[in-house]
Amino acid sequence: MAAKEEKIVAREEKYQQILDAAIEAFAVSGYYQCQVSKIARLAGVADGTIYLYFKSKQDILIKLFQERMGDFINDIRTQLNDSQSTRERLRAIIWTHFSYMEHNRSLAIVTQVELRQSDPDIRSAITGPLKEYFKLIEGVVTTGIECGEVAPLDVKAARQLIFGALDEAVSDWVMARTPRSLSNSAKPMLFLFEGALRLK
Amino acid sequence: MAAKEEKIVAREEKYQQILDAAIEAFAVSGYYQCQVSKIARLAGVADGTIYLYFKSKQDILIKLFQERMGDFINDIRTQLNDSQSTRERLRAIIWTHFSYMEHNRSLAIVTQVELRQSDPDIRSAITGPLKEYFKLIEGVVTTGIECGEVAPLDVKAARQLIFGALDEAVSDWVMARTPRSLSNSAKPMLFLFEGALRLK
Amino acid sequence: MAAKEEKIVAREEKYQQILDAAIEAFAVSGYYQCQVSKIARLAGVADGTIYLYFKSKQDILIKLFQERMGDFINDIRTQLNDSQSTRERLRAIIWTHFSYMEHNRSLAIVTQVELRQSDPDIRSAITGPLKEYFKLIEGVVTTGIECGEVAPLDVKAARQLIFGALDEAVSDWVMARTPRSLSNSAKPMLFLFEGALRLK
Amino acid sequence: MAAKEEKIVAREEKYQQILDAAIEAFAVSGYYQCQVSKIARLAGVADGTIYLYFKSKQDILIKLFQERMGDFINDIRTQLNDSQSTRERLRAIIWTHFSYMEHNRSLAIVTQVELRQSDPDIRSAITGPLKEYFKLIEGVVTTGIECGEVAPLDVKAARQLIFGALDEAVSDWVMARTPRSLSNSAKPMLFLFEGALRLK
DNA sequence: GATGAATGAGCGTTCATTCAT
DNA sequence: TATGAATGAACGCTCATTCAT
Repeated sequence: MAAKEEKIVAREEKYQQILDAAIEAFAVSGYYQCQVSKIARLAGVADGTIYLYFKSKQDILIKLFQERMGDFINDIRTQLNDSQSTRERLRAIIWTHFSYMEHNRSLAIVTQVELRQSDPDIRSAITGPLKEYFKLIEGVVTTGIECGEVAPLDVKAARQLIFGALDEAVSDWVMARTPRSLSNSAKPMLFLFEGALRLK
Repeated sequence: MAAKEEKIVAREEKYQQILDAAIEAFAVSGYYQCQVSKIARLAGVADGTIYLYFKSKQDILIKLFQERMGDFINDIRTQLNDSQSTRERLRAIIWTHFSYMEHNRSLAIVTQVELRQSDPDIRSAITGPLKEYFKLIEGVVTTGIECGEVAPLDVKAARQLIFGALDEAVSDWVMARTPRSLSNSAKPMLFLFEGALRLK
Repeated sequence: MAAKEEKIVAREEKYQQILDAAIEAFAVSGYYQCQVSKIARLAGVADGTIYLYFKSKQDILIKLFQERMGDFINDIRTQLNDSQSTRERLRAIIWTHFSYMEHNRSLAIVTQVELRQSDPDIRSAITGPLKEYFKLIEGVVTTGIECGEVAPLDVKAARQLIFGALDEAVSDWVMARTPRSLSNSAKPMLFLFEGALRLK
Repeated sequence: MAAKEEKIVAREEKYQQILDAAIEAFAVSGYYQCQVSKIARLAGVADGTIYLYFKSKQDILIKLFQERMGDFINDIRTQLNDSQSTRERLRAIIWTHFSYMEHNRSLAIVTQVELRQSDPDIRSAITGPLKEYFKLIEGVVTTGIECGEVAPLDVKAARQLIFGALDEAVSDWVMARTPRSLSNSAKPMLFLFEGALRLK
């Protein structure tokens, strides 16, 4: 029994190991340019081993988004639950978004580059976690309006502004040769958001 | 001489024809999924002909950004020159951005999907026109601060917010199955920008 | 116009060239063991060229049977039309079967080896021409019975006997290291068929 | 000692178990299309276990022919020994051939499909048992001629006719979606053989 | 200049076989 | 002996690019 449990643990470990390797590889070359054999080499396994854990190359990308974006969104959700005011919630979103990406630079790169895939199968797999994030942001704005902390305004536009700004900041940081810390951008970003939402 | 000129015009026409075909093709399948032969078919030329006008498939993508983004930025610049206040300038940016993309949906799709390529050659070619746009936006903010119309704030963050929000709105519109008009988003977006910049 | 016609001729030529190469290659290694690149090498074309003429490796095998078995059956049919008695018809079948296979040894090998494929797609493609051949043989027997030249007997069994015997003779000849002429077997085979059918 | 014997019995049992599984698996998918893991699953053992009993996948096919064709030929031989006349011997061959294949449909399928492999190693392994069967048939014919029961004729051709006809009948039966009983074909086949050999 | 048939490098995936447990 | 996870060679097929016409 203990042995079986160990095996499952070992399996999970190798699964994550391949996923990590895939993130690195995709970050460097992009999804289409990256060969499966490169992921395998990075993960320290044989090419064939990949297919014991994933259905296909595409499946790796999809699982990658589902798992890691899922983690990210859970982080955000946890932080939001601990926040009492709209200002605190905005700060939580900005801060978690930036620090998560900062600590997962390769994932951030993959996110920036592959988030907008034209391939329908990939897109629909990505859409799920992303929409959840959108809902969280829109929830913060809506709640803010209901509490009177936020001026009545177009919630969808506000969400586009918040996510777009954060995403663009990450994009800038990712593309920069010698990136300064992302976290430094948190304060000025919060200042802008407060203004945009007319936060009281 | 007239004959030669005609030839050059004909050449330019076919060049644009291929570029248009490429935009459509890339919009449908994405850069990597789209075969050169598909572009050729759409353009009504033979596969080989493409290579009389472009060095490579990658070159098509690069030229596409340089040419069409160039047009786009010129549009913006023209509109900005006719604007007297920061509010008008913001409105000009929003409106031109949205209406340009709305009238060039396929280009918008390509922009959203392929703008963030990991391939270094492509990236650096894209970066050029994009940076110019960034400078225009930052110029508007800086001027606004100097005139006292805009509160003193982090200009880079403001640019990230403005471009990111516009980009995200276009992204939403592009990905939507049955997109409502982008232009409708202009007003609420302006309202948010005004607040973010504490526009007087 | 003449140029276009030439092109079609050239295309047809290369098509047959690849088919011939495939027959040789399949005969040597068998369908599954034979790589597409081997066919290409034998045909003197690049691997990719194969796919300008055939949908897939499987398509080559299918087309091979349809074309060459089609030729074979047409040969048989022509010979049968020129025959006046059941004895002459039997002789025509035996002689044409043997001489065709003798002159197309590699095709004969492929026929022996791949005729009985388990793959359903391949099987159904093969079944067509083969069933036609069966019908021809059964027609000869039935006509013979109707004319009173052949004793009343189970037509299907007779066809199994005739085709089976011919096929087995070819099989023997194909597998033999130093095969004697197949045609030499024609006369004793005819003698056996005459007895089996109680030919008058 | 008893324990050791039991082990050997157990070993033999598992060996046959794998062989039976291989027959089923090969019959369904054909040799090349069938994965070793499928045989293992059918046999209820692990993939690796197969290699404790067989050198390779090819070895399974070879052993399969040697063992099961050996059984088959022993059956024939026994039946022939109990027969007194050529007619009885022919009947014994037909009946044993048909009933053996009818009771071992999967083996029959494998025989029909894989009997004629182009791979030299496989071929030479198959040739052994097959040649023995050929000799038995030729022995019956030769004896018949010597007894004056059979007309003087080409013994090899007669063997090709007899084996070819039986093989083709089995082939027809095997390929049929809803096969009628093979045994029903025995009588008409005997009638044809009697005529072919001018049996008195 | 224009064509499109031909090229062949490149890659995702499979599966027979091995070997540490 | 038995396992089954891991291996990696092998191969069918694609498609950007070339070049003879």
